[in-house]
Amino acid sequence: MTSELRRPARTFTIRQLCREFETTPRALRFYEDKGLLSPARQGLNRVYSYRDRARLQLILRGKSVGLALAEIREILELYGKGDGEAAQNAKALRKFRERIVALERQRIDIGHALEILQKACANMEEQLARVRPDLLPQAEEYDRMVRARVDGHHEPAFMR
Amino acid sequence: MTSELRRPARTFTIRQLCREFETTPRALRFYEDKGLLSPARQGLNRVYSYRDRARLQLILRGKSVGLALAEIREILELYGKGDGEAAQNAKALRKFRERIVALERQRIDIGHALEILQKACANMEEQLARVRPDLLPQAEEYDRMVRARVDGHHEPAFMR
DNA sequence: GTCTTGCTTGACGTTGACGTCAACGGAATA
DNA sequence: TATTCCGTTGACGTCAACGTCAAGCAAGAC
Repeated sequence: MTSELRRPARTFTIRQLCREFETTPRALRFYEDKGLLSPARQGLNRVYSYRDRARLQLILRGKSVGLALAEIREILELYGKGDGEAAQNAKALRKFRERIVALERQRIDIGHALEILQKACANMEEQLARVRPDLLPQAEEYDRMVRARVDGHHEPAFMR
Repeated sequence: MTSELRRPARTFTIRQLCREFETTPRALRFYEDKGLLSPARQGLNRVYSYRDRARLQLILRGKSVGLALAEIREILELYGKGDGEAAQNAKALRKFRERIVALERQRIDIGHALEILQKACANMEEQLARVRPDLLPQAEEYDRMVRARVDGHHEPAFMR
């Protein structure tokens, strides 16, 4: 009746999934704790189905695009609750659009920060070139040369 | 002997600085706790000088470009410790370059996430257009229409 | 005198996504 | 039989940057 017919009815252990998706048992148990996964059991041991694996994949993809676990759970909860795929997609669509807006804003913020930082770096290099041209090429090495004395003592020049 | 001569020797209360920089007393006390600020006292009350104000400004600007308080403190610690401005600038220069690299990486990640999200949105819209074209224009409103029955029940279509 | 305002300290709470034990069980291997 | 590996369930710890109380002092306004 389902499309599972053609799949081997295999299952996964917790560590198998962890290896496959490069995560940890603790994480999977955490997701379960938070209601994003609910694998079967054999005794105490967790037994993950293809379905669980698919859910995990969605969780990780969601995370990779910045969705919070709670949001992913919201989407997941619609799945298998009788309203089918369309509802899930509609919900996801909203979440995704929100995420897109947030990410674009964030990207703009990063752009601003980069501008500031680059200007500040330019200022500081120029300053350093005037005052201490000797330590300009590898300013990173300055730490090991801190004993060098300096002449004046004014206000700092970075970030103006 | 210093350039302070031409400034009125005014001081600031904690709330004045908070208003000016749109932050909170709790934050300033927190910075002090973490060693980024050390205002004078009149009895118990904190008294901030121009110098403290400048430090605060640097703290906030540092934060705005994504520096952690600990990093800002590292930079600040060089200031007034006998090695003057050059050392501080060199240190800051390193931090800033690190930040630039991190931010650029982050921006690329965001770009990837946006690509994924946009493709997913396109997929879902197409899917929705086929299955439920009625709720396509304002998918955001779908929540209130969940009672609508759906036909089939397949695998989810988003994020492939 | 008391009310308000502003300041203080100290301590615990928050948020998210886990990490890190401790203490145990069952199965396979040497 | 002993070791090792994989698994389990709690429960507490972590990180950052504060927020949110509680409890109290000190000065000025009414």
